[in-house]
Amino acid sequence: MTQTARGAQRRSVSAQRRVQREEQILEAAMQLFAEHGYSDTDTQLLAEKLQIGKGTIYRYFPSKRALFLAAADRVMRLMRQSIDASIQGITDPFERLGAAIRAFLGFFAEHPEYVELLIQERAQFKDRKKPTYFVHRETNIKRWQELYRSLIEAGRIRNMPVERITDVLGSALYGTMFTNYFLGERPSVEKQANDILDVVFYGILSDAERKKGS
Amino acid sequence: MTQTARGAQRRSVSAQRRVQREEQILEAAMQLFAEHGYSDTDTQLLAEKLQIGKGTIYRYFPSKRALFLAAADRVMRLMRQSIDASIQGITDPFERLGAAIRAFLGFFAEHPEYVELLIQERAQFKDRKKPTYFVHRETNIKRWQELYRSLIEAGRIRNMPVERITDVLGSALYGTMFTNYFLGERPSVEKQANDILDVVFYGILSDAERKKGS
Amino acid sequence: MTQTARGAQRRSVSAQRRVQREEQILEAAMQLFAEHGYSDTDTQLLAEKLQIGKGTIYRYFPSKRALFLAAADRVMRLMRQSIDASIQGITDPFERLGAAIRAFLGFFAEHPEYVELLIQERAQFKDRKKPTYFVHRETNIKRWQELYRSLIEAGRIRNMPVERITDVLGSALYGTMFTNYFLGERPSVEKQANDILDVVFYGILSDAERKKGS
Amino acid sequence: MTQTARGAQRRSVSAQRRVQREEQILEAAMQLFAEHGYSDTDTQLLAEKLQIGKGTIYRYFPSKRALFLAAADRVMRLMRQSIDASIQGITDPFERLGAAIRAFLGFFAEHPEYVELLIQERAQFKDRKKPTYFVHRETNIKRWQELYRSLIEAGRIRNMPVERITDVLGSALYGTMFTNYFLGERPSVEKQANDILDVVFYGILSDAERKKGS
DNA sequence: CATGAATGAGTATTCATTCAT
DNA sequence: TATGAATGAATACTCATTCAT
Repeated sequence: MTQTARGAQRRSVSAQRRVQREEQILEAAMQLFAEHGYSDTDTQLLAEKLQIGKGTIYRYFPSKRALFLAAADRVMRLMRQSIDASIQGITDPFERLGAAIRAFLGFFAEHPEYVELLIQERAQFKDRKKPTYFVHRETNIKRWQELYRSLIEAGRIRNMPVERITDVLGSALYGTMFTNYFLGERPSVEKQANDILDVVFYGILSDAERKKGS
Repeated sequence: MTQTARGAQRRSVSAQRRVQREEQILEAAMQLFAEHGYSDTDTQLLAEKLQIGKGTIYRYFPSKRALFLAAADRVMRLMRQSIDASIQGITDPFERLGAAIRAFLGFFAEHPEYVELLIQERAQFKDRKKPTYFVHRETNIKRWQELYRSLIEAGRIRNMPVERITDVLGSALYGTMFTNYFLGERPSVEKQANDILDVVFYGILSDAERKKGS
Repeated sequence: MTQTARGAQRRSVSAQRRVQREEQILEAAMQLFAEHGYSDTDTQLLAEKLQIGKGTIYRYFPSKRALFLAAADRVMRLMRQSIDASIQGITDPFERLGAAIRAFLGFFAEHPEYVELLIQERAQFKDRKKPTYFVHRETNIKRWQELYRSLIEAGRIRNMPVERITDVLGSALYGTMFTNYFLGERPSVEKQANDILDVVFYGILSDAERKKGS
Repeated sequence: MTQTARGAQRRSVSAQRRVQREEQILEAAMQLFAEHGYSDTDTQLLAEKLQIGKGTIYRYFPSKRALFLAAADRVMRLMRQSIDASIQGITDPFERLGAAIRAFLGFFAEHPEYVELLIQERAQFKDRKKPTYFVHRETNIKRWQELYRSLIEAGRIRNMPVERITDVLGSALYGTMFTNYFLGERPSVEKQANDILDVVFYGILSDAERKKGS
């Protein structure tokens, strides 16, 4: 091994350690931010929880604010990964949709503290251009709209602007996530997903009423 | 007029003045809380805006916290009034539903700062048992569920648990309210209401697909 | 007394109180700054010495820095007053000069802490355009130069640029002030003033040597 | 060469390297201390400037304080060397004096940062018994007083206590050094030295006025 | 010998709340 | 009843120093 290679490896090892340490800090920070809220979480507490010095935190994140925003970004990264993994290998479009909805609701049901973090982000950093959630939302929404478009062409979804679908369904999911968090004890993810799919797929009108409308 | 009556009247007059003053303070407080967030709104600023002494605020509300919560409650009170007024005199159930949805979306579209207040409430007072919004939600939801039940009996809505309808529709509205606030520029209330009603009434599946499912 | 007059008086009374309080704080601050140095003086200590709350200090001075600079300015204001008072009513130019020199040295001999403050100012606020001392120096120096000019015209001082006199004499005084402070125990002000005047008036050369030079 | 001799030599070589390194560190430290002030100079910055690790500095100086004081001592050592060199080989007493004055003023004119260091020393280390400057001053002053004494005996300087001369002249130089530093743009060293010598040698009084005084 | 990651003591400033006037 | 001057608890962040590698 050459000098350079050794140097590169050494650097890479320390860079790896750094990333690990960052993740550890973010994980702990997220829990505390979710538990006590942004303002009431103090760096001292976080340092104690991590069993490290306060100064060390500042070696990895330049400010409490930056730490919080990194934690919020991490939540969205994890959500994205979770949903992507859930639809991996599924080919039927409706099944993909169902899987994604279950993954979304399941992700936040398993980690209520992530919801809290999204709320804190909005409340504390009103100035930040756009909440993390919506930055990620935009990226994903395009893919779903393409899916809906092809389903309309295939005659499986009735002809309508695809934005209508993503808007209504997206809002229902977003709203459900918050409602679940705020109300605590709630129906299973499975049931909630089925309820949403039932209404959104079939509508609530009776056959008789549907005919009147058309 | 007896002494007692005069005393009562005097008291009543001053009580009326007190309520007026409380409203003035709440209105101003709400604007500031929405604009700067709870922590960054300081009593000094509020006193200046109201052109009164800081101490005077404390004569009406025992603490900053109490003031904020009263402001949040006021928002819900106003929302309730706005929706109630919108469905006043409408008899057709579907029209009532449409009016209520438009009133809900319209209320928060006209007052984005109210949305901010609901967010701040959640973020800052995690300990408060249940967010104001959901306290009010429960009261209202019963009435709508009765409406849906009678529509099912009348064969205008297909047979399904009414909770499914209120959950999905409620979430869609709640989610839309937040999404609208976070994304700023959005479609008109009219269009959004129509989109939601279209999807929730008719579903998105094509007739051919519906048959497969049944 | 009219309403307006009473109002004005009330305002004037509170303004007077404010000035008094400012002076009290400056006096105490100056002592602490001189005793411990700028960095090692903490606001807590000052508050305790004054028997007031820390916050109160900040009602009068926006920052520790501002407080310090105000204290330094106060020193120069007091010095100026002291010198002005000392030459009051003296008409003979040489006597005025002697009085001023004695007042200058005496002022700092009686208040060694003032010297410390000037040093701290320079050390801590290198960015401030010009030390307080030199701001005041400029104002005064003109007056003395005029005095020297008239003495040259009157044939009492030999013909030479007046700047030479103010530069050398000013430096000697400035240097003496510092030397006195740094060395502690020193000759009396009277003796020091006489020594400076003797050298500056008559020079150190013997008559014989003077003739060679001329 | 014996084992011991080789050992001694080896030690001597490494001791030499050590001294070199110490000088490098002092030189860099001095610049930073002068530029940013004592408190605002942090060891990290110094390490970067020197391209060495922070820990290494601590191998040469036990603390930031010790490092600073060593830097201040170094300034005085350099000043002494500079003045000694300037009078080397000059035999005429008055010329020696002139050369020393020019060397003193020139030294600090060329290195304004040295003045800053002397100020910082006083401001930050009030407890240190006596400022470096005055420690050195004492050593030198004796030699000059002997010179003046012999000049008085030789009838070239009028009869007066030699302390008077060193006090006034010393203060004038010390004061000039500070004034130059604080005011920035100043007359040339040559001119300033001449001004001081003119006043101190000949006094400012006219011949007529001198006769009155005697 | 050299390094730089880790540490935690130390501190200016803010702001909700009180209470004398 | 209204005021606003006074209070002091609370807290993010820095940086000299250490020590494992």
